[in-house]
Amino acid sequence: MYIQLLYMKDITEILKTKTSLPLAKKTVLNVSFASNHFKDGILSVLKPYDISIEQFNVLRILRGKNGEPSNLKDIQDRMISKMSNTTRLVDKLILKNLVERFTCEKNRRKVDIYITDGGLKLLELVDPIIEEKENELTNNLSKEELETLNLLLTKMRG
Amino acid sequence: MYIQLLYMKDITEILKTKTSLPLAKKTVLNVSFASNHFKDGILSVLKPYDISIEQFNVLRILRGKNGEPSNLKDIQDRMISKMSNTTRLVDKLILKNLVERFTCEKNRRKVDIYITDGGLKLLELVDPIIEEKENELTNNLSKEELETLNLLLTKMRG
DNA sequence: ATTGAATAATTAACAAAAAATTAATTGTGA
DNA sequence: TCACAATTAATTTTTTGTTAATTATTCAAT
Repeated sequence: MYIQLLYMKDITEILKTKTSLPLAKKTVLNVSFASNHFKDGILSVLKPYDISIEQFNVLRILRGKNGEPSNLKDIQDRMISKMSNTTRLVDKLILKNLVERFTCEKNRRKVDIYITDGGLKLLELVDPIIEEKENELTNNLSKEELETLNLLLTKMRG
Repeated sequence: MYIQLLYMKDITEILKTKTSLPLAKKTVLNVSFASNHFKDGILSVLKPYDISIEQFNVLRILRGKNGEPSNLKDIQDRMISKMSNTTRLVDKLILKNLVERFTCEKNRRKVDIYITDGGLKLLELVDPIIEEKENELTNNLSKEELETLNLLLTKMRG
């Protein structure tokens, strides 16, 4: 594959390092840099709606259940964040009336968490704007290049 | 380029999503995932030395000045993190006697920050172990694949 | 039934990141 | 040159994230 780089800053220019970096180190830096860039972009979209990335993720997980309740363990399993934090995240979402929480009757250790109509409405509003931003953030690469990038990242984690 | 994927989990498997994701969204997720993975790895190396990734970065930037002082703006410019945080990072490093801080006489809004001998020694100790970990984290890809990955990430940020 | 282990969630204490504020300096026009 | 707005630098405050310890419930074995 041939990748045309017209005039793009190498990571070493951004970091203002004199010497060239080992390939592994360079990769770690480039990946972190890209990840931060993405995060900033997504955050800028969510900001006007007063919702954090993690809160947004919880809402999407709950919507995915189509009316079925979710418990904290469920939510936590498909997030990077920690259990304790998920409790607080849900607390915040309850304050905003985006979700509701009840103790589960079948197993009283658990809690049932539902997304409210307000939560669903917010998602409908934000989803397309997020998608637009994601496209914007990746639009310097062609479809083929993006596919290669995804393959490489997948292979890298082994 | 042909990339051989034997039995690797796609990001959709990890996230347990039923539907396949748009390419842009998938890319954002894969990059974030890789970045977190790297971060965890590096952190595990630094942990025994009671130093955070950001603190480690500040020390390396200061070493790069070869005895010249740095001010917070300098440091912040080549870090991903925010200014406010850099103040506190330096506070922590001062407590550990790894750096020193004085107000700059030329421009009294600024501060001069120096790395101490203790700071330099710590870096010498940790550097090779970090490099080893970086190699380990990327060793599922060949040299050519890593080069392609870096090119794609560079091109992506435009 | 009673105890011990396992599970689910919460709370509290500590660390990091983001936002807002304060303080110092510089540049500009009367 | 003096007043003052704009800019820059740094710090403080607020919010969010992490880790560890705690509470409550269930399950399983004796």
